[in-house]
Amino acid sequence: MAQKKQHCDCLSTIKPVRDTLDVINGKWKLPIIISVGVGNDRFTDIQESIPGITPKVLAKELKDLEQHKLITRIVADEYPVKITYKLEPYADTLTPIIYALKDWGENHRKVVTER
Amino acid sequence: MAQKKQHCDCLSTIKPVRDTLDVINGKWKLPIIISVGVGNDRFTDIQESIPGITPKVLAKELKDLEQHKLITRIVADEYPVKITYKLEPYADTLTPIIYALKDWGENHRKVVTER
DNA sequence: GATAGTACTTTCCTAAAGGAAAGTAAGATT
DNA sequence: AATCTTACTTTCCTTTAGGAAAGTACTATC
Repeated sequence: MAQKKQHCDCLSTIKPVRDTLDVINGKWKLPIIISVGVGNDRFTDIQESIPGITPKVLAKELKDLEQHKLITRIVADEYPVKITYKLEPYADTLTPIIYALKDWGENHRKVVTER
Repeated sequence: MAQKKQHCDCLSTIKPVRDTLDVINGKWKLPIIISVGVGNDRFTDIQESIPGITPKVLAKELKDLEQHKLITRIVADEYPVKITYKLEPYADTLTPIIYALKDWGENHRKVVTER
């Protein structure tokens, strides 16, 4: 019988990780969720709280996040019409991810400056 | 005094999160770390363990991960020359992130199929 | 009537990511 | 001598992400 070394299976981890990445992928989605979560609910406030984001990108990402049921766009029927963004409760399930990324980033900065 | 509503500050969270994303961004880096972490140490094994990855992309991502000191490329001075990839101990610090992403992805799959 | 603020959209462009297919260099095997 | 295996590289191409700048529609305020 020919010796045939096989690769180790890791699909049970890779698949769900990829599913998550498909949702929160990119440079801006998590920063937007963080900003809205902390209380920024107006377009301009969100924009100003995230350095470097342009209105075009923000508008596009907000639409993506709406489609994934992570954020709601609320149009208040007042004068003047007021548009606010809120996190869906489902977005709170991202908290462990956000903290894991935050902690790692803080530590990584130390590691890199000491290298 | 004019009423000037200001956006809420969330840079202390956004900045480290972005630092982390700069390192592990993209579709392939975490899957590669997972695969190598589980024992796949040869190029071909890693490639076969990650569905859809092409050799070009794998080669490029492995170089990126080497630069970030997350993976080492080891050339064994044997005949035939054998090249293996190993996780650096530093890559273990990514474990909480990987589990957070895995857990969320598993739950999200349930949520989406029930919707 | 002019200016300012809010929440975007539009246009145009560049860079990076990703993929398909084939090629290659070196040694090993038949 | 021919084929196989390993670890890639090369070429070519498409898609996606991202950014700069200006514009717009509406309302409010001076």
